[in-house]
Amino acid sequence: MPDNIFSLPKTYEFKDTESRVYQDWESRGYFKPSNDPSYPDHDPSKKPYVISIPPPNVTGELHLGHAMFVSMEDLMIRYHRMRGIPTLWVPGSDHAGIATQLQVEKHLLRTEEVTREEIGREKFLELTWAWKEKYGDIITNQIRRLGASCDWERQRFTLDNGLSNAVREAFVRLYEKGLIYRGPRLINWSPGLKTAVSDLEVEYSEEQGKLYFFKYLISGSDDYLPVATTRPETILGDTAVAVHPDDERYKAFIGKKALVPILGREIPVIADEYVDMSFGTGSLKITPGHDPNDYAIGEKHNLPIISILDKDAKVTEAGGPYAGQDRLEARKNLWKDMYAAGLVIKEEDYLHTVPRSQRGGEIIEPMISTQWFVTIKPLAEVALEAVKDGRITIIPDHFTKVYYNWMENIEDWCISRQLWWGHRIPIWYCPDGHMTTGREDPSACSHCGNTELEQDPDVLDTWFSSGLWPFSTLGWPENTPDLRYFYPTTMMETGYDILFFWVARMIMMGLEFTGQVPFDTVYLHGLIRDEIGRKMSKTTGNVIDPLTVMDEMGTDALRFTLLVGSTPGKDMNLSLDKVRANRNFANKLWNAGRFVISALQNVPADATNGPNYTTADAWIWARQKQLRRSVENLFQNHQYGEAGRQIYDFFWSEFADWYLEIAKLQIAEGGDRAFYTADVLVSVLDTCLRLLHPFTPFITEELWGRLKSAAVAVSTKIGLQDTIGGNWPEALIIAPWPDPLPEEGWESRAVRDFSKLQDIVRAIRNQRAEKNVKPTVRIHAILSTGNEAFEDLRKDAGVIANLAGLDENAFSLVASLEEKPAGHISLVAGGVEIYLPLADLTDPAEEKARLEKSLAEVENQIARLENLLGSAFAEKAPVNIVA
RNA sequence: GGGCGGUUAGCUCAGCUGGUUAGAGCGUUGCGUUGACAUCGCAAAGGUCGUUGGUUCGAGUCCAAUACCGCCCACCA
Repeated sequence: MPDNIFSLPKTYEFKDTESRVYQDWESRGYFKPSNDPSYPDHDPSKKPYVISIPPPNVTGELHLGHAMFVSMEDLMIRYHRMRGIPTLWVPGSDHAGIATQLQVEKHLLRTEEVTREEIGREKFLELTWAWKEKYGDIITNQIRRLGASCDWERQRFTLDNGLSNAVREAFVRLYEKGLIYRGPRLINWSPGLKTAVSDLEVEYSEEQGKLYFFKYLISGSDDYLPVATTRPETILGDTAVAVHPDDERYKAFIGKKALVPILGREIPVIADEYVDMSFGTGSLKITPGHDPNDYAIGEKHNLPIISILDKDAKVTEAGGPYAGQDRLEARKNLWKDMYAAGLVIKEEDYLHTVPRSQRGGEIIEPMISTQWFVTIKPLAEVALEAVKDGRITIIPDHFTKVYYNWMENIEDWCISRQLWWGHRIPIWYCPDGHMTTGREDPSACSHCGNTELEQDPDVLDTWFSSGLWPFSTLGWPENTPDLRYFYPTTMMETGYDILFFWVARMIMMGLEFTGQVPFDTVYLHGLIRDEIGRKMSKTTGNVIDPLTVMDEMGTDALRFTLLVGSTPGKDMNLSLDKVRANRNFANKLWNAGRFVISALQNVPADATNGPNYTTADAWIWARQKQLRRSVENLFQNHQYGEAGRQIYDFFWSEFADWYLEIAKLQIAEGGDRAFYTADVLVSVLDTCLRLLHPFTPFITEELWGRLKSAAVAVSTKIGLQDTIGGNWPEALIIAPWPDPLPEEGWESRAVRDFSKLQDIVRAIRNQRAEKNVKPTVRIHAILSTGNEAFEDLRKDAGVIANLAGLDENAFSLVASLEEKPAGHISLVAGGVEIYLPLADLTDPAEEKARLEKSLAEVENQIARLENLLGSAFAEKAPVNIVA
């Protein structure tokens, strides 16, 4: 058969379709905002819907986390676009300091066997930019494949000129305001990466270690304080031993001097309530240089700080004989020497938490280092308020508490990183140690005028620039038309795992620099795990590659799975079975569409008489209306998954399973019946495609285009009911959204009538199956309807007969029956008595059981009704429920 | 230590402001391919909704307690 307008290919070729459809959308400019502020006809009063993409790592490769947020945000964008709202989705990528630098370093080492130190900063940055140019498009092209309808002409990169300018402005403003300071503090040092990292970049893992007990000798006596530690090497940096002031055992030692093992340094025994008398030995060694708690105690007691580890985590000169040894090596050697010196008491197995780098996995070393910090409390207070007073809504709600908790206990943010790839800190030092900053690079020291300036070698934390993302991408600090119109943005959709890293910082920085919240809603999705709930990781080997999934089953199937399988804030386990099921759904869509389109060639272009609808027509129309109301309600509440599920169910188990089957009969009747049936078919299919478009954009666009062509070829009067606006739009992506229609009185009646019909058909099918009547065999039946329902059911007798496999010639429908026909089994369904001539095939015992079961059901129902009448139910329950 | 989430069919999970008989996918059983679809259809089996108590005419849904699993934050040597 030729591939004409009424004949679709048997299978949906998603690969060809996806790239063709995407290119078409993009080239026609559908991704651009409909009310662009740079155009003369711009209407500033139309409120836009704006999302800034969570910028992926520029050298990254697509994983399911990307697939998740792209699907979700694209759904939101497409929905609003179809509602006629000017939408903007700003794409871009992040330079991702550490991640990218590591990747390039690894590459250099592998290919040219050089380190970054060997080639120098300038050359290294040059190579990294080249790397970015080469690989930077990979991720954005992969995001395109997912169907992302973002405005690519507004694509940004955190290191591009505009955004670098924004970073400079932000830094200078904070500095001038006194909210940025530099100083030696105890920070988290990553010896492998050789940079400081923020508190958030440290993860704690519970590990089996040892607790080492040893003697702290008291100077000038034979007494000692027993002390326990998990890290003996830090003994080298001890500057005090602390006991609880009320501890009777050790009171006498307070104020005396203790001797650091091996080194023999004298350090004071101090009293501090921080010490827990009941834990360990009850006395605590204090290493302010390498432990956050000890640092705090050290500050309080004015203790000196000794750094015993350098940037490679090797022991410094302060470690005497152990200088130059690695931290673990020193631990072993020191302990051995202490053992020899008789200072060891014992070792015990001990489960403790070890700080590890989120990136490299190596042990993080707390140490004293001079770094840049943001005084965060003033920013946090404002950001806290914005959520508390409802200017920002977090979905799901329970993350609001998590946000509060973090904001209320926030610590200053270490923003300097000892890396090269990133925004270099805009501070210059003169030989006298003065610091100069500025929006332009200074030529002389602002304090002494010295022109010998040297810029701080460090760069800013990647999240410093991402924190500006919602407004820097729109042109800030310039007051651009985009910034004026699109800012504040509407929706921040991202994973809950970066609530603190990113979302919280955008809120703080947005409020600080623009005086406005950067977005009004935060929607947090969950993480994607494998099908048994494990985190996906390369080492476990359970990673599902979205690209492979798309290749095998299509983008729509993957999107639908991610969107419908997820609930806000909850992790989802992804299994390929689910994707497969949704690929089957796409197939179902295609075939149903194929049927509707091919059916169109057999219908007249117009009706000769006014509208005349069947029970099935009224039913599917009513259900379609109900669906639209429900979907709208769910969308308003951000329950996209449930909305998708309902559309899926409606399409498959109502439209395809029932209406399509009946439509075949109605079209075969020809004439007006065929015309009106086609009208309903096309209208309902059209509605479904529109509702599904945000979920599965490709197949719906493709099918809709074909449906439109076929419908238009037949008649201008088919398929243009209600909202749809009177004529076919140019493309589905910009077609009007099926708005909810007000409920009308006839709807519930139509649904009830049809479900009666379904009950009857199901009951007969059930008996046929039980009695093993071949599907092709048409059987006789008598339906006794009662007077009331008789006329209604008579209209649908043909439908019942066809769907239930009854012989139309030997099938009788009567209002009442004098006596029960012999040799028939009887059923009751949909308020109708049904007699089927299947008694011969019936085992009496089975039949008895069946009847008893149905009797029990009837009794149950009577009991319920009686209960209803007698109880307070009728009095207290609302009328619509009672009815 | 503080906080949060989960516990529903064999498996993986939905179930919104409490409302008739608790759903889906996969799996299982039986039957079935002359034009929408075997990536399918028809029929079916399968659940004391973790446990206990409470509120209510009515609880998977709300409240309290409890058990188990998971996550986040803090980080007592």
